[in-house]
Amino acid sequence: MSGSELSASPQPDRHCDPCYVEALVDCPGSPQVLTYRIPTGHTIAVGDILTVPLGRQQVGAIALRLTPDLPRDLDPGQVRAIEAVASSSLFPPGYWTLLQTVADYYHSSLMATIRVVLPPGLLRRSQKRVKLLPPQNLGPEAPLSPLAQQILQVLKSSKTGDYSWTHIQKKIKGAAPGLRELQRHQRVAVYLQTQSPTQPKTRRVATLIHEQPLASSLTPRQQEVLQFLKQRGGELWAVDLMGSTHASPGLIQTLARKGAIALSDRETLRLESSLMAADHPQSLTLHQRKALEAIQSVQGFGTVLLHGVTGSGKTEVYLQAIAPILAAGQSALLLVPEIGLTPQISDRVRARFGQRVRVYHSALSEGERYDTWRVLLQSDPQVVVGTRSAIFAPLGNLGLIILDEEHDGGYKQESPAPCYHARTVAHWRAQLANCPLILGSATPSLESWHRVQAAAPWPEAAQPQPVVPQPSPAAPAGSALYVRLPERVHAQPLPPIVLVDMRQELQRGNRTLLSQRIQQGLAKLQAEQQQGLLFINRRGHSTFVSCRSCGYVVECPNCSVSLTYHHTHHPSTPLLRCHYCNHTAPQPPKCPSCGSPYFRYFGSGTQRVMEELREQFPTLRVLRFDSDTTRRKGAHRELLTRFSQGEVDLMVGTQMVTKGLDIPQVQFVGVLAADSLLNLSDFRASERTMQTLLQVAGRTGRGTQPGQVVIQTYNPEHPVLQAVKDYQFQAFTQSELAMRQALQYPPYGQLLLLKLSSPNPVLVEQTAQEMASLLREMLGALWENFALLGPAPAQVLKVARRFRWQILLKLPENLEATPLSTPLPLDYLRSRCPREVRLGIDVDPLHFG
DNA sequence: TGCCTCTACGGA
DNA sequence: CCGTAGAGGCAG
Repeated sequence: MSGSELSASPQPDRHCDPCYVEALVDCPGSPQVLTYRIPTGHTIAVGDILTVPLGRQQVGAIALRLTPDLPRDLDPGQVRAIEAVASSSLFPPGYWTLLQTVADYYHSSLMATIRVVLPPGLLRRSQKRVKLLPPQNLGPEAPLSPLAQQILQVLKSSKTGDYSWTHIQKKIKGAAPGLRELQRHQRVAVYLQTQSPTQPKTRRVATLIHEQPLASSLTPRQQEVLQFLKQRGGELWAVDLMGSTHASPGLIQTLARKGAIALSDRETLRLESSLMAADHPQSLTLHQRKALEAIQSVQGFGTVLLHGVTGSGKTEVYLQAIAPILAAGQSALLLVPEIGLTPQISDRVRARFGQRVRVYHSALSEGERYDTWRVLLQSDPQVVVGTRSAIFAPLGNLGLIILDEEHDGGYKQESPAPCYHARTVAHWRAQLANCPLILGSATPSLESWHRVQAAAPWPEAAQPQPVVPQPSPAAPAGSALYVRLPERVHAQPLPPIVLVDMRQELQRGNRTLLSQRIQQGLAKLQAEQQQGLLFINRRGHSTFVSCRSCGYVVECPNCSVSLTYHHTHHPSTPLLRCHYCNHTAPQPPKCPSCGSPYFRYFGSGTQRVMEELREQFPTLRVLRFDSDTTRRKGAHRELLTRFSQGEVDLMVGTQMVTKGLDIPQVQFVGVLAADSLLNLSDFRASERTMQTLLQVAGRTGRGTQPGQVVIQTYNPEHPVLQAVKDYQFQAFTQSELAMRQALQYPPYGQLLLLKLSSPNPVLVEQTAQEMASLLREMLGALWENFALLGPAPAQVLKVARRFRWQILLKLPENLEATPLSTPLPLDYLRSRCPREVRLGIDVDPLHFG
């Protein structure tokens, strides 16, 4: 299927209205496009979300093409009528081309792509449900089998006596005959429930019509309510009117009946919003001005890599780049890698652009996402701030795309398929919209670095020179520019970085988690009323718990990893938690293997650090900032506000604290274990360590004082740490690129990861071997020097009771973001895959676990 | 994916 | 003989 088949404009009418619709059906089975009859009187447009019958269920579908006649080979008797139109006109023109490109490149189906992109809850399928019937008094009740009684028990346990059939089947194995029996005895009813898709939300409005309706007189109380309505401008939400006047719903109804007011339903939008004090464009530094000029020199599609050190004022450049786009009647997209960063940035964008700013990310509720989606479809210029999924925001008139922190792994979707990278999609989207794409970062990814290097090569053997184009002439379409912001906004120096050798610390007899250097730093914080950050790469308390006498380690029953020790609200009941499947179990009081009550706690996480801090610095006000403490909706914002308002001295956190925090009072940053970043068996470990450490270092020294960074390590000689210490980003990048080139790793070659998983450990391995040999044969004919690595068990073999194997393909050319994707015989491979084995593919994978 | 049908097997 | 479990096929 090609993108052109999905043209968004309806087919030209012949003499009759189209009677049939070809619809993309939401079922993972094979024939995805099926033909349905349109009942007379219904109007359907291409792109509408439909509910259609499939087998004996109702499923979601999308109208692809309207046609007046059936294909020859289809018997009209076979064709069923669509059930309902769930939602219409949800896609801007030209959007399908983008979706098709994503589906093709990531070897995913169009339907899977739509499912990832669309606000959830629109493609509902029907559900088989079982409902308890009231007992009938027709003589003695027939005796029931134990199985049937078991089902009754389950049904009776719910207030409504109503459960989905899948739920019952999960609770009771082999429940089917029991259900049949209950149906025979008329004890239960089985029915199909079509869940209504997400709908616009409406509220009742009361509108004043006649103050003194002629036909009937009003009671004093009724007049009172009418007067209130009049004072408030003659129109109020019915709820508010009742609330303010203490009027009953009946009174309101009477007023409506007498013709004094009209009641109507009006749509309300569930949109996240906040009121911000307006701010104004700041004056730019020389470098910022040059960057802005470079961006504005791009005519049509072109990329700009904005390489600005932390605190160099990239955001201000973004905002000033967006302003003229809005003024020209176009919309802009501003992406950040993590949900935690959206409140900060959206506040700032709102302060500048007011109500034209929309927030879009997956943590919004279904209703909020649905409403935001529909607002974005309107053509007035808007700014969308969001995480990776916002790259699919249905803006019709896009004038600019910005990816902040473009190097960040948060832009890559890990599951479900398609495993897209928002940066890659952004390239296509900018091309289709013919607009500039800005990639901003203090530590650009090697991919983006390489791209601009290839486009504008540096003189050989020279340090890379910033390529700042003159404001005129305009940069040619499709160009890739590199712009640097080498200085912080007020020309503050970057904070000095100190490496602390933890081996020496041990020799000196310091066995705590905190080196002397960090302890001094914290003491100074307290003395001088400043703020600090501590970064540790792991949440929880300890990495694993081991028995002191026999060495037994508590492992997750579902995954092949040890459980992590967590404290709970009740100090007496600590928990063990699996960081892969979230399985939790209480910490056993005695070793399950030898009965010894003594355990040793290895490794350390945020909780453990908190504990040590409480012991060593009892008066220091500390806040934990990790995915455990920020799970609640709005918790991010709340914790950050507390920190920035100075209610807390020190924030202890995971990766989350490394990104985007812009708080001038932060004077101290400590990294507890740099080694946990370095020692990952992944060819990108060095790159990521560099990025993380420079990012976290950049959180300090943003005010008037330079700040201080202390990094603890057992390996201070490591070249990455040495490069970090001296801010040698470019030198590091050049040597890292050379290494990648030698090994044909990205950005020089392309990687594809085939992931197989199954509850059956033998079958996955077998299948993996089979796939590998098939692939060797088939790809050998296509490429001279492709490499097939594996099959190998995944780093963590078992996750959530599934055993995982993988095959890594290394292709010699780098085709990243090239819409012509790798010819992989994926359909064939899938057809050779047993049902029990799941086959997934990750194009341009970032993680290999 | 979910659901229905077919078939092979084991117990009464 | 029946009833059950497991595998395979199919949906307009």
